[in-house]
Amino acid sequence: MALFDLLGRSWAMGIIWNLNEGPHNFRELQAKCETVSPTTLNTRLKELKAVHLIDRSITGYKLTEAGYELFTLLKPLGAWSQKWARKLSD
Amino acid sequence: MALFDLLGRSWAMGIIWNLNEGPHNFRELQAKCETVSPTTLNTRLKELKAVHLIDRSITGYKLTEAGYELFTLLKPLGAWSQKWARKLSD
DNA sequence: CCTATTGCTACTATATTTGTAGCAAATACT
DNA sequence: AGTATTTGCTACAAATATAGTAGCAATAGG
Repeated sequence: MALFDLLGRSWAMGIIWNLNEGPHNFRELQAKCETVSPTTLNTRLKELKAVHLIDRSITGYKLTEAGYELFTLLKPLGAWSQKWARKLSD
Repeated sequence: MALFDLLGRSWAMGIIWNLNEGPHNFRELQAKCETVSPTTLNTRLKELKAVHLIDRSITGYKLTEAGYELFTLLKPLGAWSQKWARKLSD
């Protein structure tokens, strides 16, 4: 359940989700995660790096292989949430 | 991404995970989520109820059909996290 | 009745996140 | 080389979220 603890922090899943599109540098990520503060973004990036879900290359922050695996598990949640959002608006 | 915002709050995923085992009342849930405060637990339960992921019957809080669907999507994360935890301890 | 259990609320203390500003290093431009 | 721009981040205060403890009102059981 340590995973849920990690992902259950603000922007953790958002960062992984956005990095799937490809490497992004700090300010790009900040723009993608519209309301994230630089403080939190930096904290979260450190945490995700520490457990090797992301790393940093010359092109910016990007998912590791493990990070990408995790993304593929998160992806269905994104799809499901759209169906769910439609149901909610009844 | 509203889903990630909701699940990215403390104990949201933990509650869904635990409710999968069957209905639980307030104090049972509190015991399962060892370090959750009653304040947070109650807040989270209200939020999950508001979006119809859980509801409350005579037997206690339980997953709705949508809540159960979501659990089935979360389940692979639990399995994957064990593999991941082993890799980390190298 | 009396007692125990249950679902919370109240309250304070601590931790997390935001929002804004800006600095130091790297890069691009002239 | 010298200047301007971009980039990654840190500092700090204010706002928000969470924890931790206590206990109360309502229900259930004996």
